[in-house]
Amino acid sequence: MTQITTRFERIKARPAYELVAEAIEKKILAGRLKPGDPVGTESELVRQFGVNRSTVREGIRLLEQSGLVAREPSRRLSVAVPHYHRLATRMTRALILQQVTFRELWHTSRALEPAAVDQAMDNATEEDLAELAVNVDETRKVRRDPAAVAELDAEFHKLIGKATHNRVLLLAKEPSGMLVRSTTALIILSNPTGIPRLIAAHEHILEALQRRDREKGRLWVDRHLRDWKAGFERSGRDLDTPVELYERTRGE
Amino acid sequence: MTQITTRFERIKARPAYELVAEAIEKKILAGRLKPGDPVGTESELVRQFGVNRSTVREGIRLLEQSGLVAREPSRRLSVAVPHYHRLATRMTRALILQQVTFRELWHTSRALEPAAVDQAMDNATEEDLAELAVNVDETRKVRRDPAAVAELDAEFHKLIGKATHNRVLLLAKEPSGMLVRSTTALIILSNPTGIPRLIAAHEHILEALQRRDREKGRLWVDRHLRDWKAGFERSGRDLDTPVELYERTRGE
DNA sequence: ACCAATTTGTCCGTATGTATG
DNA sequence: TCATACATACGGACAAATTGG
Repeated sequence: MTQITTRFERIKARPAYELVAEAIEKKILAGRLKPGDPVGTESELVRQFGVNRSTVREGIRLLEQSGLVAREPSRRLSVAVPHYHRLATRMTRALILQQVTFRELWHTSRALEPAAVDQAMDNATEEDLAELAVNVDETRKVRRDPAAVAELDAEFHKLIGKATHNRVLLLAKEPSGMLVRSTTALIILSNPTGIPRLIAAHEHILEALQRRDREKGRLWVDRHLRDWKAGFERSGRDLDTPVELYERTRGE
Repeated sequence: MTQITTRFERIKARPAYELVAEAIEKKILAGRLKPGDPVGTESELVRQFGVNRSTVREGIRLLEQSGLVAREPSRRLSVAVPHYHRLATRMTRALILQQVTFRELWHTSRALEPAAVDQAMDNATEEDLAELAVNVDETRKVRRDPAAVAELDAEFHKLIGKATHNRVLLLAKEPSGMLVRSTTALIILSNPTGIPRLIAAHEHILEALQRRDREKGRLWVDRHLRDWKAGFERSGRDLDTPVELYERTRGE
């Protein structure tokens, strides 16, 4: 009996709000709506799609989340270029939920960080270097404040990423970067004695970039990463336990 | 006058539907709602948040898109683990919209692919190797069909990623992997003479993995990547033009 | 296999605050 | 300043699907 019914494919009646979202998305990806273009008012979309206002709104929410459309200050809806950070946040959450281990994070950083410094060797502008110099300076100043150091360390690595001027690499690095940030904070807070070595490494990496000294850069990124792993192990954690998310405690 | 008013921070009145989404999201990320758990019915959420059902529904759409919650076959809403592919698709779209260049993609692959093979050296199981062997075999069989080869090449690299058993690396690789797939398809279709070299490289990489021969693996990934770049250049394209999305023509 | 309750998807109308001209 | 347009939010309604007796 059931065998006969299975001769037909399951009919997937998709909700109207999904279809609305998909229709708009396709128009954007096909290039018929470019970043900055207005998507139209809700009432217009209601007329065009022939569905209710609520349905249109639900469809818009789907797109809004992926960053494909965004609200202008005027609240009008326009096509946007999805920003990395938003996407990376989603990915990082996925990784946390999957309970990825420090070991996985370690091996990935081992590939990405040296690659980033290497790319920055070629592409870093004077402005990039200046920003890094400011960051290193700041870090030196707050060296007694572990939380601040952790914060600035994360920024340092983010600036390196920016200095690569490679958007693909930047996006690949971002999710693991957010986990690295969490982990580094935990390491530094549980044992601040590694801070001088961290600062020294940043200094040397910056110097290497300034002199376009590829060898030196590679060497110090290597040391920096090894210190990071050693710090993690010294904090008594196991390499194969899931990485935790260190949330900065802020208001709200 | 305006100076006085600026003594207060801008009050950011966030829409209710965003707050709904955030509240649920936080509960999930805090671990108080685990994957598989029911989120509750819309009416329940209406009662708990004290907002209208439309508002709740809009909030749900936000979460739904990010993959944090999903509808079961019964249409009930439950907590889900965001799947890579979904997220990677979003990211890839972002990269396309940003018009990233082949050069950026190239330098990123240059870091990620060798790292993946290296990790696979340590972590590939017999099953992983068997899957790769099947893939290489298939590729040999369809060597006269460029489109099929491109398809199987993409699968080969995906299998390598799987064999690393490193979820962080896997996620980092995925977005660029999708762009690589597009580009490879274009290269192969415009000039199929490179196919034998591609197959040979796959064979050698597989062999290296089987023998856990790290050196050989590195060597052949290197050659494979260089061939890829050479193929791109030979196709007459410029390294600094934006990567195009090669859409497989399918129904709908 | 049938029925009653629940739930989702969709629609309608309306009120309110805000941005724009 | 005023009027208009728009996004946000609310209340109520109904059909179809699903669940649980």
